[in-house]
Amino acid sequence: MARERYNFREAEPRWQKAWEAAGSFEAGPADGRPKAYVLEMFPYPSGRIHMGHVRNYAMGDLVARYKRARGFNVLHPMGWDAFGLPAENAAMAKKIHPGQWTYDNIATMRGQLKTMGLSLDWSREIATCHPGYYRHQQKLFTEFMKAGLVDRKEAWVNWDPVDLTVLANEQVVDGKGWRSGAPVEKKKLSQWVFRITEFADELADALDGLERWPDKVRLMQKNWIGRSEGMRMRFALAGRQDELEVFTTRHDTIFGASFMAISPEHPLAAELASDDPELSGFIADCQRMGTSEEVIERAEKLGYDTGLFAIHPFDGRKLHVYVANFVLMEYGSGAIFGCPAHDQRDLDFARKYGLAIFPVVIPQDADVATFKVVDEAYKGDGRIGNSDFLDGMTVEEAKNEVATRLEAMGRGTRTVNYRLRDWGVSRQRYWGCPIPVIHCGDCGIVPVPDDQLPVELPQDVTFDKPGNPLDHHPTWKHVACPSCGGDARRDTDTLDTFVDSSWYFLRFCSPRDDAPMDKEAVGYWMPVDQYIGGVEHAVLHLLYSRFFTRALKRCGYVDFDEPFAGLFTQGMVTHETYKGPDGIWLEPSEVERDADGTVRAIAGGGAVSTGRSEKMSKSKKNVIDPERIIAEYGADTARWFMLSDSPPERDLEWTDAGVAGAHRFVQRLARMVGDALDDLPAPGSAMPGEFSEAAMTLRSAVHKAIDGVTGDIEAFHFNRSVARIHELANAVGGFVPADAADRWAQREALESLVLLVNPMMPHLAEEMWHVLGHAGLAADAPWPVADAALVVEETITLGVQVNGKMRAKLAIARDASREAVEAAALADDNVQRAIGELSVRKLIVVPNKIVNIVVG
RNA sequence: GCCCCAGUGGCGGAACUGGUAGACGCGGCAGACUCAAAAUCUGUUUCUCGCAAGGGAGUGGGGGUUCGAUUCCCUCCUGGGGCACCA
Repeated sequence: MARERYNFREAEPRWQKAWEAAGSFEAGPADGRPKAYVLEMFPYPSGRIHMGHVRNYAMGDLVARYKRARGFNVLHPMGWDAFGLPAENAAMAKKIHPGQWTYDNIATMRGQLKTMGLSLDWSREIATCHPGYYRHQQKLFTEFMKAGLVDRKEAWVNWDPVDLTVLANEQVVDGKGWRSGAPVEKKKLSQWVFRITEFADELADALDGLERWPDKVRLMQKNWIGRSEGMRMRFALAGRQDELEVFTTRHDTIFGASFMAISPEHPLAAELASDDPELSGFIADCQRMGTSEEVIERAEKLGYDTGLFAIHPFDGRKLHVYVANFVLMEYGSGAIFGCPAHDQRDLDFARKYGLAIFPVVIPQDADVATFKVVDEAYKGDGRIGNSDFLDGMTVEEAKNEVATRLEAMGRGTRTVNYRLRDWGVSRQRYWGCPIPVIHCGDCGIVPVPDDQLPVELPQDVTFDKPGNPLDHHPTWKHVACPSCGGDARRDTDTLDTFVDSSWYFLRFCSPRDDAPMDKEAVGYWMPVDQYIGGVEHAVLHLLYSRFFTRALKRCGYVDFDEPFAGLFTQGMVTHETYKGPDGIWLEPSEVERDADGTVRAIAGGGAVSTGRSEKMSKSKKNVIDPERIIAEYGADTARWFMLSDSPPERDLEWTDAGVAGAHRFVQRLARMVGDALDDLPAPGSAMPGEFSEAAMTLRSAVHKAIDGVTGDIEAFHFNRSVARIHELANAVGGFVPADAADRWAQREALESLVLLVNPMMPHLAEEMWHVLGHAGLAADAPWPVADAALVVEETITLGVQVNGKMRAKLAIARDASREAVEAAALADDNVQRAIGELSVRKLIVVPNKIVNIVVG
């Protein structure tokens, strides 16, 4: 009998209130259950939630609710990554305080998230811009200082000329600032760094143990850390007391050296430039050159002959020392020996300046006497030649020999070099965590003592001039030195916001504790069992958090190394893009599709060109507002669609048809339960002793679905879970009960369906659970268990191939004997026709899979 | 340039360690219900030859291993991502 349509507008808020009233999702203390810490990357409060958030939290909530149903004590918290530049930009544009802007946004977004019906423990909510959070971060900073993990470095930094702040290497994307997009300049500044390089080896090695991380992310981190084994060699300089140190991984090619090159930022270059105007002009030119891809691609190798000579350690040759634009100060020692025959850059340089090219690695099939390198450096393997005592050795043997000899001579050491740099954390910004340090003329650098924490941000700041408002503030920076009481000055820089997100997952374990974290709570909940977020954080946030955890371990706060045991990186939500006749981007709501598929603008009817589906972005106007979707279709529909169409790790294309389909399924499930209701036995009725064949078929479908969905959720194949639930719904929908036992099976099927759907569409599940006569919450119901006997089919369909071509399908008992299978296969008419006059050469039977008859 | 990943119907995608390619959804087509429409339900839907039974082709291209390849190997093409003057 027909029931009313399921009214999600009324039901969703009702169940949200029911969960809240029951405190269903507040994580309790350790009880007998195993724990599961499920976390999605916390959002930046930019203003409103977007579809990426919806996808992220739909997945996280699925995992959290599933784990709860499986009997885990679940921690599933939410917070706000609330410091950052957009708040200051808003302050400038709208004359509103960054704090005000941020807290307003948090209120809006919290409200939006609550309409999604997520199983979050809101009692643990934190915001990184709150002094109750950042005071602990300041404490940790001073602890890191004590532990020698913080350095103050005068260094060449990446300077964003638009945001007027320093950027970490990780924040320079293609030579441009990751936020402003402005070409990054080089600037020498004194700033605070975290000594992440001290952990480079460990951070790289431990990646192998992160088995539940995507290989891709592990590889990206590994490449980012960029370990390379080589040696540091010191060359004597003719006529000088000091030496020139270079880093190389190709010491086997030492006899191929024909010049030396140092970076324009090398101290020796600076020294020589002081009385050489031409050289200082050359250095200035180099620094003006950008670091973007295009510039580097086109840039010519340029050098300046300093007139100095380095002495070859083995044959005493004098090698010209150049200042060269392609040598990086930040890598190795900022100096190289040039071996043109075996390095393309060195070769380009040598050809430009007419320097000698000595091949010293000879390919297997080439002859030492005739092998020449002309346009292309030889980077392959071979035997060493033209190299005195190294002649005839392999590359590896030669490396060893050179290293051993140089070490004996005191001219070199074997070493490991990393691409990874220390993490510069000073930012010349207002809306961040103040660095708890005071500069005193007499005492030097003094950390702010614990009893003076937090160093709070002043409220009365102005944003009317460029640069750092904290520095402009009339009084804030002037303080008494905690050590001598004299006049001193606060550090006016704030911490990179990536520091805020490097430990928030620890704070969630004891969010209101007086200390940064409670060791017992952290010990119980950590590590995060399942972390979910976008790949864009593969190196930045995830690497910093791994470092931070190790640093905290050194300071005695935690006793583990890795914060995230399981990581899942979800794909983006994309949408088709539309461009109107005038070349202007149009919103999806501004276009319509004709019956024949052509797209035109609603206003004016002009032809619209459709672009490929891309990540939703305001600039391309291909954005769908989740709030509108939830209002129109409900949270369950939005969540179901997010999980349906694509594998979670891949991009998901948002389509109106897809959402409409998801919504139809919501209504169909509700209708199915309503229609069956009147004839069902009471909940918990005893299982009948016997079932009809139809009932057994249904029960088998039910238990296979339970088994399959469970496996798919565990493996993060949510789209397959969805497909299986559809299959089950089809089976239940097509079932017509004839007797009481059938109706028992029907209830079993409907209840299983509700419980399987519960982690994905929790409101609908609660509603149906209630309609089915249960007093408790579906959120508290245990996960259904598959009966193994019903999962396995008695009769299977076996394919029969003749010479690898499928010719017939046999219905046969599972685990039938080989003889029976062979006989049945050969008895088939189609098989006989395919064999024809030919004779059977071989008969392959793969039990329960396939039969292949080879004839000839 | 180096390193990864992906390529399957009209579309999104299934196919676990080599074993019945196309599950499930979207869209299409046909039908039922209806005065009609919407909604819903049923059937059908890789291409191709055939009335049918049945045959042929088919997982980006080419080659290989195998009784058997979407799956493994080589090679090329296309798309995406990461790194990049890293010595």
